[in-house]
Amino acid sequence: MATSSVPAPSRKPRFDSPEQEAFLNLWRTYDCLKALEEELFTSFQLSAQQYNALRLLRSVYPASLQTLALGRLLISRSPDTTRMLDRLEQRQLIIRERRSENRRVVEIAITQQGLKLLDEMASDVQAMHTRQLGHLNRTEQRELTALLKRIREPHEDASCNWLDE
Amino acid sequence: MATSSVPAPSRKPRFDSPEQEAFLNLWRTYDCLKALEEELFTSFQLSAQQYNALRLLRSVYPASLQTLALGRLLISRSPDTTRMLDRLEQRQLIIRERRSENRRVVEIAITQQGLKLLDEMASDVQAMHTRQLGHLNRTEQRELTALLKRIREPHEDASCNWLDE
DNA sequence: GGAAAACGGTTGTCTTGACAATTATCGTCG
DNA sequence: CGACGATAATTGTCAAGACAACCGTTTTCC
Repeated sequence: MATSSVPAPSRKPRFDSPEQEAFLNLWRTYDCLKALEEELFTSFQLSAQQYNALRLLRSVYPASLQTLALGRLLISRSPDTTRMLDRLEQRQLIIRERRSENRRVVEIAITQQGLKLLDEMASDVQAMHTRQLGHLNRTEQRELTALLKRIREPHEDASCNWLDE
Repeated sequence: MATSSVPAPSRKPRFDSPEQEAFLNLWRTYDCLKALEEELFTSFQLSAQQYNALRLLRSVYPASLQTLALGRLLISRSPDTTRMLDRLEQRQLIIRERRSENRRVVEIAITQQGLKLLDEMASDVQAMHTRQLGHLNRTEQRELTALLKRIREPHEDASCNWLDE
């Protein structure tokens, strides 16, 4: 297509800035690892978000979390917590209960069936994470986690307030 | 809530493994930075993928790319390249031309209007990337990029073959 | 006590992404 | 040549995400 009269093709500018390169690498890497994750989770007919919700609910079991509180704890902010929980409730992996003392709030708890599912998935999940990142040694893993936390630092107070527990 | 008769609440197991912690941190960080990106791109009525397509098309301008080739170059694999390009074509940011020697393939090229849009966005995009990652010094940025590439290494040959140009 | 604001969650709607099936064209080989 | 498979792209369909408007409930405060 390039003829001699048109401006010379701009060969391989690759990235506009080192920050862009870093970000696109981050995006690409996340996407890459996410593929492995989704492969596993869809075999259990769960989304990554749903698995995470169950994981969080297990961590407070036998207590419960309110809908919005759970939504805030999820890795990826999702404005659609309600419908995601609908699907989990249909499969009886969670139960919802409207509080009597404050009829606005709905408490979410994981069920025995939900805990059982997590147990069944446990070894596969661990194997998947090992495939994702097992080739990094402990030092590199710590380095990575530290860098990622440092990246989020100036953004945390915005919409990125993640309590990693 | 937790009473004394039920099994003790499993307090803060946080993560099941260091690999999971690293991955969830990666996910969270990506999500965090993506929010900044989307804020900017939606103000130009583009998705991040669309911007990336335009960026890639500019890098080969005035030559063109075939639909599937472009799809493979995109950061996030998208099975829906056609319809994404439909929207760009409607806004006359790209043109599509069916090859005469092989009427199966469709060549995609960025238009003057597309180039103009990228120019108009350039400084804002740079500012956004600086907000995202500008607080890392050059060493940390290189360290990050290296780590990310190392993470993708064993996966590249799978579905993650990304030519970063 | 009662209007108004704030809160917690749900629902509607529209746009994306995911996956499969289809169309159109080309290469190949009997 | 003509059937067959491979290739390139498009279309159909359905489930998820984004955003906003909308109840029902509680708090506030005059």
